[in-house]
Amino acid sequence: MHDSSSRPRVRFAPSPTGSLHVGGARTALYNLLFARRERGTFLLRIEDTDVERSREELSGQILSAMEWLGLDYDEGPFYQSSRTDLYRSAIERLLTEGRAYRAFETAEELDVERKKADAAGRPYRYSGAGREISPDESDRRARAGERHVVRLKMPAETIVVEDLVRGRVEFPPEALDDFVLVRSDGHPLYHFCVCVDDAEMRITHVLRGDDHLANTPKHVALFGALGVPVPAFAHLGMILGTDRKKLSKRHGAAAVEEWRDAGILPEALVNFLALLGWSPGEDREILSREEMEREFSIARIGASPSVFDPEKLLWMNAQYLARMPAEEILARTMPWLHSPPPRDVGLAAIDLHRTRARTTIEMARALAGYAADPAEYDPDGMKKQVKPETAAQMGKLVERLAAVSDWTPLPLEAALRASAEDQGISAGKLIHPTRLALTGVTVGAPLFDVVALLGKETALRRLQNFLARVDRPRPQD
RNA sequence: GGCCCAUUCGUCUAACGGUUAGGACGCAGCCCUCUCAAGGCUGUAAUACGGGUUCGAUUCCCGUAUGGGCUACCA
Repeated sequence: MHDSSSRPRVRFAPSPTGSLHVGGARTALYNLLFARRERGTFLLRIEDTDVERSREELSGQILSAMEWLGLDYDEGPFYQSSRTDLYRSAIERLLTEGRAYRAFETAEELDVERKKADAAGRPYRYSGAGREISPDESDRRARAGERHVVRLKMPAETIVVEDLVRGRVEFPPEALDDFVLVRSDGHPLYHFCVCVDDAEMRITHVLRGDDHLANTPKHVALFGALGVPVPAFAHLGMILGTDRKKLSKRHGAAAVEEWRDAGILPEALVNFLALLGWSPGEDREILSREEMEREFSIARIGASPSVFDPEKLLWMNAQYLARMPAEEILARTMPWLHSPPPRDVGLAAIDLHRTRARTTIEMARALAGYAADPAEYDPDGMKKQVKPETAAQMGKLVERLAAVSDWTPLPLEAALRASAEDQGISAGKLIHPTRLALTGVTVGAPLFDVVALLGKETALRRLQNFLARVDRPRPQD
């Protein structure tokens, strides 16, 4: 067991095979929260031992996604690809201590064995032939250049994993094989590197996806062979798509970057992910990073998998937009604005639309309406709001508005209502067409706030353009 | 196939032997209202199934079912 007097050391260890999966992001987040809560250390390690699959630029994507989410680490990033000396000396030690052994079967031979076992309907296991080769002969054949892998000598006893989330899990020896540590081309394999690194980095707690639970007895055996303490484990339930299958690209947005590009705020995504498998225990849902760091505990992590619900993420994002300072929202909306409105207009518009936009993209669309006149009018709105008499009624309204000097919501509303009364029509008969004229659509922020914010010149221009468009019936004068 | 894990409203979850099984998203209705939102209120909807243990099981144990993971010279 780990030394309980020292601070915990945890790590996030993604393989750089693409973008950062939301499941990975959640794993990283839980590690980080645990480290902060326990005043420990969080490190990042890139598992790029798979030479065929890993790529430099792919780890860059993970790094930038983590930075965007605010998942900052205390140590790293460490790259396994640059730690090969460590693995080499570890394997030599295991070999000389008799904890591991060389096996000289070819991949093809093993494949035949596996197929035979499959056909006979019995589980495949490595024959263990390599265990019978004497160390002298093994060394001799290796020196002679004979191709071989290195396998771990698994203990012939039940391996117990004490999981902080799942409790005690036992793996009978029949289920465990002498798995390969080093390939015949000399490349160390994943399970081996993980344990060597976790040992060398003095990792005390391993929080990772549930898909690794079945691998854990291998790791426990390896830590034993390495002669180092076994870290504590906490396996997190998978994140699933709405079809209850492991979340993947197939489901739409499975990557952090895709949510960023969809106008989701990192704070909201972090909050949402934190609650996917963990709960503070109260009925609170909107939690700041500080609160999470203060209250996180492994004991409150659930064991079952969870479905990623985009609807709820959107709701949560809206909650953040409703609370965030306008300056902040403006800064985050800017990337989506081709021609932003003046800053003061933008800030005021944000307060008008913050409860009407669920993403920064939607917010950008709203702000764009203040920078450019509507390019078109909603056809359904035209049909519904524009009657034969509308143009004449609107014409009178425009005359009245043109006379308003204090261009603020209250006087504007008074002017419109007075015009409606003069004409003997309901205010709605003017309000709805006016909104359509100013914004192009029939829904949106309270009309008089919009009119005021647009400014007299812009508002009147848009109204005139609209009048020109609705085939104003010629007055008989 | 073998081994392992999981199972509370459609979804995220709370209840760590005793609750009218709570909250949130979604959905529906009402209120507010110039529209749309937001907000408020109300409603909708769950302990997979079968056995035990217990005075009492969502909770503990065993089966079954369903879903998932692992079973590579991938990670």
